[in-house]
Amino acid sequence: MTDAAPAAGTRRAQAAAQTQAALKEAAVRVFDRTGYLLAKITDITAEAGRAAGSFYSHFDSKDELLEALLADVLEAGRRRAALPGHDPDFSRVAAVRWHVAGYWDFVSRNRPVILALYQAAMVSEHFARRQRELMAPLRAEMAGHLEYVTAAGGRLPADPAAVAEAMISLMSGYAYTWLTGGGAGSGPQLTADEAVDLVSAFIYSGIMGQPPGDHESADAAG
Amino acid sequence: MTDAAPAAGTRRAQAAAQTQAALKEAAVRVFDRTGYLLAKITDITAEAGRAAGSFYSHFDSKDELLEALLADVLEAGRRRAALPGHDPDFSRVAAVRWHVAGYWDFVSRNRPVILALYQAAMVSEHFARRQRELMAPLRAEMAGHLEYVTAAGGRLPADPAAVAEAMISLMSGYAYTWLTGGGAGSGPQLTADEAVDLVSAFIYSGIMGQPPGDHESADAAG
DNA sequence: TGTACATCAGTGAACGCGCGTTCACTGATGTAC
DNA sequence: TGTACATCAGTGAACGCGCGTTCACTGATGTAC
Repeated sequence: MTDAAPAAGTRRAQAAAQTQAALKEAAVRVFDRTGYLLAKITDITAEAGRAAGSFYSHFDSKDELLEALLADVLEAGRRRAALPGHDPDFSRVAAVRWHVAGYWDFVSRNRPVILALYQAAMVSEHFARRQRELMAPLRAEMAGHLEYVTAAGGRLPADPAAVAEAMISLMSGYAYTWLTGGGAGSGPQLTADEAVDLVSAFIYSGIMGQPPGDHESADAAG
Repeated sequence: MTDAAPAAGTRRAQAAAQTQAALKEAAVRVFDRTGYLLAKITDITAEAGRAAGSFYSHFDSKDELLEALLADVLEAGRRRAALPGHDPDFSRVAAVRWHVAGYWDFVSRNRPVILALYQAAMVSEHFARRQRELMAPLRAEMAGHLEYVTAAGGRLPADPAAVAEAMISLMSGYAYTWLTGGGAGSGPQLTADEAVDLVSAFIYSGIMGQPPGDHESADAAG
């Protein structure tokens, strides 16, 4: 590579990489504590134990930093998602639950960045788009899996695209409530597993018109 | 009333009230256009056709203004809610739909203030609490109505409080997506009625384990 | 291996922009007599 | 009804705080010979 920068691997380059990593990690901690919108550049540099000016050797702005964190998070997410062949048959609860659990795992694991993105999206059209792009693959995948539902005799409450969007909104909406803990005045905090169960049950019943594990024996109510 | 202010009803008092109303209305328009967090005080006074300093004769801060708008919105909401004796039997789709529709009507009617509150809640613990307080009565009411579900033989996917919170999160999450239009890259925009139908179907199936209008004839899937 | 010079990561004080907030002022409205 | 004074809603220029951003500087690291 004919790189303009000094040969990568030099102590200088190492030091720079280290500082950049320190700034990112500090930012995650500050975002987690203060929220993205209220976080000051100097909060981040202070948390990283660096001088204020140092920030601009690595990022053009707070937004660029968030962009970098997003890239990391997506990269990690892509690596995990590439693992197992999964069950696309949404007429089975387990298949639905697997997808919900995957999403839940992703947002739990990356809580501060996900919440930062929520905040940024409120204020910036760019990040609103980014947020949509983030969910687009999952939405498309789930919309596709809904074919199995109609094939199995289930009746969707609306067309697949709209249902997929509703499913995503449900997950996201509840995930946000769950991630932020709700504070006092909200219901009891569920565990991740319970939350995933609950969301899966809602979604599954919503799309199948059947409660989980009740494929044949249903006709209880009057 | 022994009021310290000049006798209410004087031209002065009228003028002041008029200006205050103009500022509120301008704020709603500005919030709708710019969002709450990015709205500047001078944006609001300019939109209202007043001088910047005028703002502080009526409100201590942007937050106080939002508080006032919230009070108006809640007052109007309370007047509407007081109207009809309603059906609390959540084992009936219509009863669920009635509640969802009421919520949908409320947020549609007060879109700019509701979205402003969403934004403010991201940044201020005070407004986060306010937002929860706003939903608390509905959550409690819905949690109560869930008794009819178990009484009718329906099986809730979790305890009533948790289910009620999930229902609220679902509604709020999807309402937010719907209110903000989603922009390009989201699914087709549904009408309010379609959205209410969709949400009601999800919720109803989720709590009853039965699709709407399918109380007896269910056992389709395999 | 050693010397002289260049480069660059990191520093932190200082700058300056944006915007909330103040305040002396104006003219109209209200009050006292 | 009329006059003199007080009050107050509204004005808009000016102030000042907070914070993002810059930049001259330092000392360590890299390079050339």
